[in-house]
Amino acid sequence: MSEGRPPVSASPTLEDVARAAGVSRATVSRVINGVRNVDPAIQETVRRAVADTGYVPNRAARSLVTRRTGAIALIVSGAGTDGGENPFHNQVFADPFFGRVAGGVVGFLRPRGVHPILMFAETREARAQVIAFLRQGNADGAVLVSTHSEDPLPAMLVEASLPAVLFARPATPLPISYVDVAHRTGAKLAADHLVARGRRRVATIAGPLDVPASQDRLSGFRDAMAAHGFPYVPCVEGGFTHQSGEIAMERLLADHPGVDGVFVANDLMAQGALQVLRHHGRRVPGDVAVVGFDDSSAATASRPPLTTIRHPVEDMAGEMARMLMERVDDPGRPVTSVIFEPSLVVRDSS
Amino acid sequence: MSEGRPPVSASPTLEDVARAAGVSRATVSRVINGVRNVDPAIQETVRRAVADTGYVPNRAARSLVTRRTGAIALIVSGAGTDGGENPFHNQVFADPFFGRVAGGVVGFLRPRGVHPILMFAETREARAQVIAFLRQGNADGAVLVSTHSEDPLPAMLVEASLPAVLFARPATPLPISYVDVAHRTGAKLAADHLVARGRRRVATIAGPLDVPASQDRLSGFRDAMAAHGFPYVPCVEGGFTHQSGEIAMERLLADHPGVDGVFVANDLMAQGALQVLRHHGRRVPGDVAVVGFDDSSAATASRPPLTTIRHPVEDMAGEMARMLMERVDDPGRPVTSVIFEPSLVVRDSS
DNA sequence: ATGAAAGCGCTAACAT
DNA sequence: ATGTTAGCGCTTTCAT
Repeated sequence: MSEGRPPVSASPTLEDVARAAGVSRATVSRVINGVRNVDPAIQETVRRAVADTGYVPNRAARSLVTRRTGAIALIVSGAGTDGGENPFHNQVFADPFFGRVAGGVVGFLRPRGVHPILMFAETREARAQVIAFLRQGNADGAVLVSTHSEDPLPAMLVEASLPAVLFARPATPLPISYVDVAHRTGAKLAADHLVARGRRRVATIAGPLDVPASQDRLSGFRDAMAAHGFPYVPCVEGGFTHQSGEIAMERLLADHPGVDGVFVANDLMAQGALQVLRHHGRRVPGDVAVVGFDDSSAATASRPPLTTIRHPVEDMAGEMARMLMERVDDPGRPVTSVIFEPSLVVRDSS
Repeated sequence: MSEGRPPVSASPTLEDVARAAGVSRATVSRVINGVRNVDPAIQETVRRAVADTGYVPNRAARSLVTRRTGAIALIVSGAGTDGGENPFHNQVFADPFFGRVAGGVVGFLRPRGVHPILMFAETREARAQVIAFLRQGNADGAVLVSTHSEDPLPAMLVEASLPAVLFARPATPLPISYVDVAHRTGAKLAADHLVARGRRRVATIAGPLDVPASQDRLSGFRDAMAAHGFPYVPCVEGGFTHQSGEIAMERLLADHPGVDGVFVANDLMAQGALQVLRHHGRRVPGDVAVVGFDDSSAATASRPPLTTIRHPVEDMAGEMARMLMERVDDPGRPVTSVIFEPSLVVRDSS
């Protein structure tokens, strides 16, 4: 029995691998980091030693010298309910949408060994913490998805010149990168579809008009309808919630009883609209055709299942992560935005 | 202009603070870490120096010596769709439930300066990565929420003796801590409520019977009904999805047309059941009373809004985080579990 | 192409 | 009660 053997539990260090391979720490470091100028034979030896010892780099040590953490912040910047012991008891993060974004982000990052740190920025204090966290270099950058339009965090990120990418164009123009979907194109798909289905008295339920996405969906829809010869499209503003969809549909029905087609700015509101229509004895799609937006889980849960405009959320989130890493690697890069094309998913509601 | 001034951008180190306060690094470290044996006057001086310099500890450096990271893994161990470039395009994380768990976890951790790293463990490879990540000490422990009953990750965590706490009791007994809700009590609340509402032909739609939660809800419901003098309760097994709820309700209606009350093991299925009932012309709650479970967003989105059993998900998640940190601080602690009491939320479906 | 050695910022003996 | 010092594991000049 050799007695010098270190305990198995302690994970091996570079030093251990170097000894096993009969080379120096520096050489091992080079092959691990893929730096050229290493003899292929030695590379092979080192690789075997790494495998034998089960070596894995210590992130803290590496981070200390490289000033890179291999982590990014995944920030959900929600509408804030200040105060209270536990500020998360609101449903801020209870939207399935965030899960899809998270999935897309992880899908890109994980193969690259980068990990997302989940953060919520719903209060002034929380935002300050997030900024401090990033400034300290505890994460290399941030991807951000906001739930409301007056979110001050994007501006704070720019101000602190921290690498960041947004999901969706900010309400106020800002020198910051983002991914988004072509809302106007999506709205046009809905308009074309409704017209193709023979609808002539078409209305729309818009999202909150202070958010750019809602504005674009509305104006895109109106423009497309106008191009089809319907210059006037009645509109009721909703709040993206199920209930606001119900209320809006009631209003629409009261003001325009003859309506035979509705474009609703998101699926949740469309689901509400569907219920109101049924309640009023209107058959869908027989009497009224309905088209939603997002292709969320609400679209398939609705009765009838909802024809809707599909957001490639996961792809967009993956691209957002890619753009961030690009920026982290080269902070000098110009700000860019990538716009994704939506598609029409036809189900039974139209 | 003094020329020796360091660039403002470089964040100050312990050394800088020590110099500013006229003490040694060690002393500064002591006051920052709240170690006693420091003269109050000096403490004050140091604190001021910290404030003046804007010092914040470097996590990597600290982590390197303490072997603690100040981060934990928040693992979603989902049903796996192996293969494919992007394994997250399934709806694994698109359940609002996970958002609530995340909120509860962050609510506890954030005030303590601990950050959750979001990880998915949906494939064999991903699970191996998660284990490796933890073994390397890149996180101090893990909280885990599984989406299916045969998840091998809990056993792997135990095997590697990594600090971990589960959300929900594992299907196979395992020496691991967890939080859970008293499913049987919740089911009893539903039974008592239905009986109090005068229902005499009560049935139930269960969840998948290989998961402990479903079993407990079913047996708890049956026992409670038996105590009320209803020894036989028809049951159809569902899969916790909206659609499986529809199918189950169809079956129930076909086999037991006289049913006047249904306890459904989760809200999503209950929502589906509601639609089927309406489709068959049964009034809810007039003809059939329905009680769900979870108090998820589906409960309020349903028409009529669902009477349901409320899970204190955020509190449970917070407790899960607390238990983990306790274990991280003292790995010797015995395994424990904490069971939360559910409550009945009466809405319009019963 | 490889090795020696310095040092990233911090904590924790150990010494005083 | 405070200071001195030795690393934690890694990358990266700088020699060779």
